[in-house]
Amino acid sequence: MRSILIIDDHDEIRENIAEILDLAGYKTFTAENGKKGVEAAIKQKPDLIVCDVMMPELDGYGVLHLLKKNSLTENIPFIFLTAKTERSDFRKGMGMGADDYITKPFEDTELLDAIEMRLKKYDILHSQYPSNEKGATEMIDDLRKSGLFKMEMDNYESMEYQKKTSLYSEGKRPKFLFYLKSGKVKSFRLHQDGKEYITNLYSVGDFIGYMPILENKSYEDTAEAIEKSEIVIIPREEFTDLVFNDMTIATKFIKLVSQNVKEKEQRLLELAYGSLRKRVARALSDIYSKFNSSGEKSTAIDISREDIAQYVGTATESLIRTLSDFKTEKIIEIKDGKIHINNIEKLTNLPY
Amino acid sequence: MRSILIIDDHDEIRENIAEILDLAGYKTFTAENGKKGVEAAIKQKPDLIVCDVMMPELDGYGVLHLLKKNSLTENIPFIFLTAKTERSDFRKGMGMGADDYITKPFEDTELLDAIEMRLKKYDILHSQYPSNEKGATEMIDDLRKSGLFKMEMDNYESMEYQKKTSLYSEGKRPKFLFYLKSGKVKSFRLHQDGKEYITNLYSVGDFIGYMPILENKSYEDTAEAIEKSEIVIIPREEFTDLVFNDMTIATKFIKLVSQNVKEKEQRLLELAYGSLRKRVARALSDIYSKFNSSGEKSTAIDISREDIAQYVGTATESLIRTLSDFKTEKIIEIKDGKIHINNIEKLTNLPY
DNA sequence: CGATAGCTTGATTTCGTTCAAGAGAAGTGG
DNA sequence: CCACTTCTCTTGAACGAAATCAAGCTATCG
Repeated sequence: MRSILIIDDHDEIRENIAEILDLAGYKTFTAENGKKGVEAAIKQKPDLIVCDVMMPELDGYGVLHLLKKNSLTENIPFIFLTAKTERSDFRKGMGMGADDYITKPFEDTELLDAIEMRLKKYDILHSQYPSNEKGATEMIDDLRKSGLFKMEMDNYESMEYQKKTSLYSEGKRPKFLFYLKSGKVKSFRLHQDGKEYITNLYSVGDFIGYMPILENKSYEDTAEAIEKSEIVIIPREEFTDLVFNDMTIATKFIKLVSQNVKEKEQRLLELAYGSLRKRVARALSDIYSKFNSSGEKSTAIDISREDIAQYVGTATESLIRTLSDFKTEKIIEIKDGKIHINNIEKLTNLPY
Repeated sequence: MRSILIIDDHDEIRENIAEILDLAGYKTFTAENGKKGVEAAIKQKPDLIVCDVMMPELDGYGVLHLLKKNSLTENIPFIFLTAKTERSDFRKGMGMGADDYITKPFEDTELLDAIEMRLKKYDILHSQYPSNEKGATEMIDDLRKSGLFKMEMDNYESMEYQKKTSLYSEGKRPKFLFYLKSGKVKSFRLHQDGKEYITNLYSVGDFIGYMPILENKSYEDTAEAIEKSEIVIIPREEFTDLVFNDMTIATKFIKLVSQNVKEKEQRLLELAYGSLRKRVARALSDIYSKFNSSGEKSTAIDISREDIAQYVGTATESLIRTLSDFKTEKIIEIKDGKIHINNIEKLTNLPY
């Protein structure tokens, strides 16, 4: 059961709101002034706070300010109640991190709708997403399912991409966001002499190509199907409208992209000083976790040696030699050319 | 002279606003309905648009929607005028990308202030910042100077860091944003065997350590002064308050961090397949442009061979050998141990 | 003035690339 | 369906680039 804290100095209004929310199935706490409100928020850690702006002593802004300072309460959705909507008031409140503004007098449904929407959004945005490429994908996916994201996959064209056909290529301007319904896709950068370095691998459920859309720049890499894939094509505006109009989502994206920087820095470190053995080992576990995420029966890695080599950043022959070594060391097995991992721990904790 | 487009169906109000703005020194265009307003916006490309919400036929939302679709007009600051401030109205407007909301009746100064603020912000946020680390820095710096950024350097402690003292280290939680007043700083990641890989170099005027603050994660790298430096320490909240409360700034950061990903991917590509010669050449020009940005007389690169090597991702001896090669090829010169670049083009366009 | 850290060159070794070639596997077309 | 090409995978041998080890040199600092 969700709990809601109501802060208002008018007894009548406070009790009235509490009653409405009780009826709606929420657990309610009340506080009759700002100071007590802050204390209650810290103590009870409610799922949402409704707070009046105009209060003696510590007003609504003060309450919001204090709550945002405290890491325990900074993320609790916060809805302001205000009598007359003065423009500067509301802007101040939103600027300080309030999530919504409700003008008195208000309809019950108006309040309930606002609360429900905020709670829903909070759930989506505060569930932890893993730090890899999947993170963005899962988040967008959740948003989409929730209905907050207007994108409806079914409204868009779904295309079949044959193996080795490209979704987009370097230098082109991004017009679409891609959603991978089935298959596998790689994105890579080209070196002068024609060698490819694979920067990202995508599997079912991944969104592809959101970075250059966010940046509003041309593609600097090329994406290509590595097996027959079904891909949904979404106009870029649908995506940018969402990200650039909602602070919580934008915030989430800042974090996701920052994590991407870290991941790339880590890869740089390993490429600079790590032995080929280690890099191959890491690549195998990376690829494995990317492509066999959910509990699929098969433990096989099903992409070409060349692609693995290009993900590691080495020659195909060198990769194969390392694979042979791993095979004789019983860390992996090869059946029908497909790689099966026997011992993940051994793979990730190679002594040299 | 800045031009402003006023869209309102009430002749009196429209003319009145135009008059005020004319007096304030703006060039004004007017349109008496939404359709004409959109046409005028595309044709005149004003610096800002003031638009009434309630209009027959095409209302304010429609105008905003159309303008956001068009790449010519999508970035023009947009201020809504509205009679009664209905909560849902305003939220809808802000959600669609309006920059401000003004409630009728309003004071002249209120309108003028809002316009001035938006134009100022627009200037800062739409000037192009280079894609490297400097980009973030310059932006924050501009914001700070403008007064939109509350941070005032003078209010904060300024500390002296001796050579080789660290600002922060891996695993710690970020509490501050650092601003480099003088000196040079490097940030690096540690490899198992103790080798360092330098991920970023910072010089005068750079902000350091904003990424983990944005992410709200611990540091995964270590920052250390490479010469005596003066550094201003800014509490993290000052920074997060700014970024997470203003969509335009948040947007800017998404772009900046995305660019960082690209930069790192590029470095990965080179590290994977580029020859040592090329990597050293690029490192030299990178370091040169980072540390000798403004028209300083000296063309010398003044950091240790070891640090350069760690930026390239190679052994110090190997770096030095490559430097010797460049020296005999007359691409660089070495005086008193300091490296001087003779020929930047030759350095960046090495045949092999 | 000695000591220590940073810079440079030489010799040796190691790891990974490249070239070469064969064995399978998988398309392709008559 | 079979002979054909073509692509992928694999192993061998030779080569080469960069790391490592070693040692001398130079500048800097107490």
